[in-house]
Amino acid sequence: MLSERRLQVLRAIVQDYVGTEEPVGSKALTERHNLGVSPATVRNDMAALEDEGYIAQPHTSAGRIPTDKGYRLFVDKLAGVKPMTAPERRAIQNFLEGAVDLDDVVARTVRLLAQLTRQVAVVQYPSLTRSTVRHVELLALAPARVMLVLITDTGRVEQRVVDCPAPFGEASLADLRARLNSRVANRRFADVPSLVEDLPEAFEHEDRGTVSTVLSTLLETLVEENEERLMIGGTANLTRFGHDFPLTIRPVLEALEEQVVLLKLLGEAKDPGVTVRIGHENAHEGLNSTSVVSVGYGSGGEAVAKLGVVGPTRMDYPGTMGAVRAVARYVGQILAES
Amino acid sequence: MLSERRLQVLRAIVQDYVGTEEPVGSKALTERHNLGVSPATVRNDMAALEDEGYIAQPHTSAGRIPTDKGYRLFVDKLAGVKPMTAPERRAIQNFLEGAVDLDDVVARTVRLLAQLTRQVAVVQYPSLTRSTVRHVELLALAPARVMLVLITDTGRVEQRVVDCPAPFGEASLADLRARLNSRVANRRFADVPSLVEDLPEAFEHEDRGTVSTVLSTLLETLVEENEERLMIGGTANLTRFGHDFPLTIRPVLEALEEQVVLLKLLGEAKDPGVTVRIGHENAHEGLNSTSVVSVGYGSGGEAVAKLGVVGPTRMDYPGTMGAVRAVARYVGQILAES
DNA sequence: GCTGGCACTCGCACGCGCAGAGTGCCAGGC
DNA sequence: GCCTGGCACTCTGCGCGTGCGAGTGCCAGC
Repeated sequence: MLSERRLQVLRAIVQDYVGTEEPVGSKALTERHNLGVSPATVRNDMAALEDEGYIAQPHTSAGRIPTDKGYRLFVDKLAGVKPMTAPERRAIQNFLEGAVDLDDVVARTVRLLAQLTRQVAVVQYPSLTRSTVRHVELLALAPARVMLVLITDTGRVEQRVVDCPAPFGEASLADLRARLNSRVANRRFADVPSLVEDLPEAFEHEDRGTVSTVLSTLLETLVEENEERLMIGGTANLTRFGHDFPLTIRPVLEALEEQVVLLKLLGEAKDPGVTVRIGHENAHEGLNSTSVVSVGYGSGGEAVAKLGVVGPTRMDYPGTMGAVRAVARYVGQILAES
Repeated sequence: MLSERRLQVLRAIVQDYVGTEEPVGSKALTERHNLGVSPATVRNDMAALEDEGYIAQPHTSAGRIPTDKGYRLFVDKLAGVKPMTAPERRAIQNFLEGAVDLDDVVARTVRLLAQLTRQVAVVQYPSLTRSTVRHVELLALAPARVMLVLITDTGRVEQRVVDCPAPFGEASLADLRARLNSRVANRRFADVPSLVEDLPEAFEHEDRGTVSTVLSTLLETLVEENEERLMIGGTANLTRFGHDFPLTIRPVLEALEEQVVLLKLLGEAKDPGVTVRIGHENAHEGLNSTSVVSVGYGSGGEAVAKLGVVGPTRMDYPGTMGAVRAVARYVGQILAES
């Protein structure tokens, strides 16, 4: 077990290293933080911290830098989340309130996160899974061709064209539309399947095939759209990454283009609060020298999607976590209002 | 006027420089291209080319590199467009044919372009301006709240919520829906305004305000959506840019995040064929060391949107132009089929 | 107008030495 | 027992000078 002072030393190392981007030595530490002990003592502590794997030195006779394990301890035990100041919060709110539609909300959120954290921001579109159905619309495109439009409470619209097994009259269509909406409007996606199960039975025999087809398309749409979209921004911030550019930045850019990778990345965060994955904790190898700070957000109390930022492991964790949390909170509010 | 041989020398310089990424000297030139003259002669030609501003030397006693003006001459006079080989064309076609919807077409196009050219690809979504209306749907969300859904022939869906000045009955809504669709279905966006102009007159006085409001929202949607969306990809290719990373890459990444800038960039290209903008020819200053190769594409004969790539001025112009042209052609085909 | 030759100019890579920062360890003190 | 000051040691980074080689410009000759 590490003594209180050694934890303080680790905290100081992380803070200084994040600030200066340079390995930090014992002397500098005692000067910048009044630890109340001499450099020599700090050196002993550092040696212990190094033995435990919390810090490392790039070369002999250089200062120490935190390891992934060191950052982990820092995040878990040594640092809180730095809350946004009141003016910052107001600015966030104002900026997000100007949004005109869902795309705009997401776009603004990305910009905001990127600016606040000066890192790469990733925002997932609100998921359909936990949302509710606002309205289902059916349009006859042709006698045996129906367009299905699904509108969700988060303002998302999905449409599908359905080829029917048999011609379907305008009256039947209106009937189906009415019945469908009375059953599923304002219900959760997850509940829809059981709610419409017996619907075909209410129709004439000749229409049942079509009704079933339409329903199964609807259910497909509900599920398929878990294949989420997302938006990223602030990639220019990658240029502040480090000195050893090409090698560091390239795999990150590649990873960012793989939507699948990103979705997995965000999806992995299961915590209700802000989740931090540091360096090698990220499964994707291109992101081994980055940390991901993510959190769920949602219109009600529940999370419907995730958002977060990707930055160097050497990042300001308290500040980043604060920004991410605040943005998520306000996006949730905006979504709830609209 | 430059002699034939001097043009050849310029061409050789461009080709070698693109290949090696290093300033090219007179001796190397005579060895790699059989120009039939001695290095000394080439030196004289190079001096002349430099006087004219086609090439420059980074430092005294280094080889020459082409200037923007040199590339311009090369593109205009000295190089053709290198056509794709048959297998390449087949691969393009196959890859694009797998797309399931519009988003997928655009996404695949971006990937393809990025891979083929090994540069950053930018693809604009097919514009609404030249598209036609497939269907307009109106849904009552509340007594005085209507959702307007616009479906286009390119498979795009746009929706808007309209707050009505007065409650609007279900019957009136159905009436409006029917009248609207009979007038605008399968018509071009550009024609819509004049087609619906007198629609309010067909309604009861109390409903006219609402009808007008709905119509003006529709018209807004048609216009506003010229504020196009676009997709970019292959940013990881920026890492192959040059040796002097941070400074080169950063403004480019920043420019790529400004959709407005990109749209302008693509929009500037008026030619029916492939357009090339080299270095400082780009209005946006962050792109002063890049070239943009773009072309319009469309489902019919007409261009409905643009696509292109952004890369270093030192790029393989003939190959890039060939790839861009080919991809545009096949995307057009795919859109026409669907 | 082309060519070979020649002197000249630089940039770059290499090697060297120095200064500075940082460490580990040890003996002494509270 | 823990902290401290001191000391010797080890590296890295930087500045400097040097030599090499590529490339040029110019000139005289064919």
